[in-house]
Amino acid sequence: METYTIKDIARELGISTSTVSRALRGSYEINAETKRRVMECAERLNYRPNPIALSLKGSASRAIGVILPQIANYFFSQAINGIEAIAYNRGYHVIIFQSQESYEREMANVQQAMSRKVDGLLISLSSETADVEHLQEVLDKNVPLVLFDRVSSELNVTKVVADNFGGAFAATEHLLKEGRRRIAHLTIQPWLSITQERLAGYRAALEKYGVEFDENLIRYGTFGPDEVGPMIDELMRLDTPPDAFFTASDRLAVGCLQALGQRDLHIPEDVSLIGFTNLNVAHLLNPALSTVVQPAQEIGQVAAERLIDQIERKHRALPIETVRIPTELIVRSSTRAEVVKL
Amino acid sequence: METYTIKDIARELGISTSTVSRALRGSYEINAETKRRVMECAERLNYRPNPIALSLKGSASRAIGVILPQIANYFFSQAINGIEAIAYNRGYHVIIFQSQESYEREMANVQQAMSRKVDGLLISLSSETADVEHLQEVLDKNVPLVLFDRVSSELNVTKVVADNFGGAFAATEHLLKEGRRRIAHLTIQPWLSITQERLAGYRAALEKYGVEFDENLIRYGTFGPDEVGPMIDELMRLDTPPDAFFTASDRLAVGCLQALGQRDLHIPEDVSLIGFTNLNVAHLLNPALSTVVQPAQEIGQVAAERLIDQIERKHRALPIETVRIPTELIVRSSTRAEVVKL
DNA sequence: TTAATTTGTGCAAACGATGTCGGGAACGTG
DNA sequence: CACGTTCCCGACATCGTTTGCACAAATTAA
Repeated sequence: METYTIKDIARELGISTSTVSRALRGSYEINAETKRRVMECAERLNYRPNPIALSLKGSASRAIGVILPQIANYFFSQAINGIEAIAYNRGYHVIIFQSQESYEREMANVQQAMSRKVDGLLISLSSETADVEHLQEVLDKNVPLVLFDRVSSELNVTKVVADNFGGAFAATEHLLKEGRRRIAHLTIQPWLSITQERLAGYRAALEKYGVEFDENLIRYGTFGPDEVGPMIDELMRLDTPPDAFFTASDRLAVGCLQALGQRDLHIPEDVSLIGFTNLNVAHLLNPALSTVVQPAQEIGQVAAERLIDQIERKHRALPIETVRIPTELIVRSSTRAEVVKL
Repeated sequence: METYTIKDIARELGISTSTVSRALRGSYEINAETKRRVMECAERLNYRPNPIALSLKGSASRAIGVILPQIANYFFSQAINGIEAIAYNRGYHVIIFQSQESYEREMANVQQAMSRKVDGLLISLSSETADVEHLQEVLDKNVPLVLFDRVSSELNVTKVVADNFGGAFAATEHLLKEGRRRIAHLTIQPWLSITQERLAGYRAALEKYGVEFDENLIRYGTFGPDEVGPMIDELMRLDTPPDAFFTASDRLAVGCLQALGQRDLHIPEDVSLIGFTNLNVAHLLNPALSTVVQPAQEIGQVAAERLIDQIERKHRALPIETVRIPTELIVRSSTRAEVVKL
């Protein structure tokens, strides 16, 4: 299976490459018979246009770039799944870049993606990213851009996110209804949009139930495997220690589960635990983990759809909006204290 | 931050593009002073060579293609992590393609990767792939190729795999030592190399302990979420039903855990369960899941290293070999029957 | 002094495709 | 008959870079 070019077809048919090119893309100024012969020949040789040459010419590369912090993360890998499905259906290829939560690498990724002439860019910001000038430059070059999950309010672009506020509100409200009053919130870097939204949902729920907000119960960080335990110890030493934990990521929820177990704190008797994730085995953990489900795949799908819409209807500016995908509260035994056993 | 070309540098310095090109790549036939000026100018303009143009010329694209069945799979996403880390260090970019377990898509992916002029290809076969002619063509075009995890014996290339035989042997031996004699083996498509190797390890262990191999205890398939239950029912209806389950994938192990629970079969009292995976929360499941750990990240790293070695020392043929990464048996409560309680 | 070599540089082709011209043939119109 | 149209199609430049070859100037050898 050799790889043939437009020249081969031209030579075979004794016509010029321009004619072949035009025939292939069905230009009206080519004789129907010639067109037929070119098509037939292309078919026979299994001709495929060279995407590299196309990109060089500056036309569409039919590839979209995806830049995200980490592939090895359930949320992101699911999101990619959604992105890829849509892209494939609409004839695009996906080039994936990992920023590894590094601002430097994110910038390098953007550069790379641009020089590889992607038709559009889908980005979830690294946790180090505070400045978004590198993305503004993308916009200035008129390359469509859609942010998902980790977005920045400084960029006037389409964004696709989970309903972080609603999800956090529901989780907190659920804990409050179960009688918890000292709800610790373990979350990630404070400057990320998702962090702020979730915190806002948490506070709104507290307010609704007349529970005072206590700064001491909020912990930010990139908790490594060995950092969760000490942080819990610290919290439990408070004058009035927490009776529930609401975590903002799957990694954190699992870390808590483990750390609490090691400290002989029983869930949900001693403390409740609820995550914010869509970990696929949450229901099989011990105890089964209550959680707020983020529809990762759907977020990816919607983001990809919006991006491709923008790419294809480039002339007419599409409305810029923030799409908020609903989250769902799933209650399992980690927050279901039958009775307050004292 | 405009994007400058070699022409801009040439114009700026009043020299020809060829000179700039040669100066940039440090050709010996360029005056040192000219070189210096070119370098300085390139630095100042933040010049970056256009990878598209380079690829078109047929020279190195400094990109490697990775084709695998599914990104949203813990094993593969970890492997990508390893691949990306190595590639990044050695100055390569990674373009990821998903075959979605489809032979058609795998072929399309190979085509795409080739036409995007990747410098090398890293592949884990789709479960539908029986014929490997499309990969033979890659080799014929002299593009370096390394297979990992799901490999084919029909291809004479470097392969990187987990020690499937050893892992399966260890898992089976462990169950036998625990007194189990009717060990069901739930596995994936029979024609995959990993399936065969694991089955061989299983059989070898049985043989060592003088336990007869029973075809009825082996089940192959792409078990969807609703298929595991019925299959277990079927097994439990055998004259002598299984007293242990050894599954060949993480998805299967989790499926079993759930299905067994629903059927009120207790683990490990009624039946033992051991997986073959490196699911990161295996120890937090209920019960904690015994498992054979596959070092996914390491497999990815080694595969990427081998590939890049081949790309860079292309002239001298490197030895073709199969690298087998050791697996590790981890015993947890899902196989630890304190006593045979009757 | 003349010829040969070395050194540094530019010209032009090439990679694969597209798009802008412009031209030849066939036809219609005045 | 001369001219304007229309219909098809080919020559050529272009995208950014590399590379073989030519060529001038400077240096060395004879």
